[in-house]
Amino acid sequence: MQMIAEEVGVTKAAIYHQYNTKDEIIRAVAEAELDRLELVLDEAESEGGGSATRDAVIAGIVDLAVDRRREVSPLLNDPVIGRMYAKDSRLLRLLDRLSRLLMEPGKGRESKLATAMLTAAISGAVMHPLVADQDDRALRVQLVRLARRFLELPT
Amino acid sequence: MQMIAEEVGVTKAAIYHQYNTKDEIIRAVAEAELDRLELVLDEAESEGGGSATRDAVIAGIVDLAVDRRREVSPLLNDPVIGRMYAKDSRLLRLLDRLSRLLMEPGKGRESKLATAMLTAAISGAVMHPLVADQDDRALRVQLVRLARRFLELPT
DNA sequence: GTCTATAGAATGATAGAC
DNA sequence: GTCTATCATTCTATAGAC
Repeated sequence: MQMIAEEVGVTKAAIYHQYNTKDEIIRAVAEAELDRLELVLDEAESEGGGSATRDAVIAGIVDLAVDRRREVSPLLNDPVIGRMYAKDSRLLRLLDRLSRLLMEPGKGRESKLATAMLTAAISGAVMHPLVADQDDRALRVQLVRLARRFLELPT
Repeated sequence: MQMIAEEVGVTKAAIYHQYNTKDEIIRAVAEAELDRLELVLDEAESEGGGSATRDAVIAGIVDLAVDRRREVSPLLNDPVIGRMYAKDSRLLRLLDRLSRLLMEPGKGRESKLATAMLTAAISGAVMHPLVADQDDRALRVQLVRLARRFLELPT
């Protein structure tokens, strides 16, 4: 709370005028990120299905991850947030939708793990020590290429 | 510290008799995990190179991740630990070695990102909400399969 | 809507007895 | 090697003035 207040340039009490608890702030941040993910899925779906939709999903989540390069990992991997959202129905629904847009229909149990691996790969790679020296643009291009390879799509 | 003490079944003061600071404990835990990773790389290298070595690396890091299913993510993604180890020479050396054992020699800049994605994919997938319902054994088998697919290796 | 001041609990860490 | 007791600091959160 102290760090947030200093970042905003006010005191903690001012922050507590806008949000009742610390958890409420965490939730608001997380929901805003889920909004962005939902927007990516919406726009991809409006491509009309097939390979255009899948391409849009891949490009969209790579953009999202690179854009939030410094923030994804804490957000996705913080144990407190993790417990808060482990069974969150909105998150699970979005991930399920993501999985269906990315994967061939029919192979159910394998596609869930593949989606988990791909999203973990993208979100984890962007702030990986091995990649710290690469700029955003190069990272985006390479991530899309390797993501497509993982999904066995033509490049 | 309170949680550690309770887990161990002693008071905080007893813990502070074994370790001087909280950071020292974090380092000890992290180093123990790096020891395990180093052991995997050592054993893989003793396979004599080539595909046997690469197979051993893949199996080894998958085993490690599944075995530490509940702990990997906090360990790899905690911002405090991250800052502590972002430029740690031992970690970077181990990751570099891992990268060389996994990837075809020759394509340098791409192989680093691929290693980053693969390690992130494995460590992130094991505690991904989409995978929470899978047991350790099934998860191991599938992870090895998809990891090999990502590396474009025969199954 | 922001501040000062403060309550009440928890934190990392230490002193000293057994 | 573990305990009780404690210190100084920080934490989340609230009360009340402006």
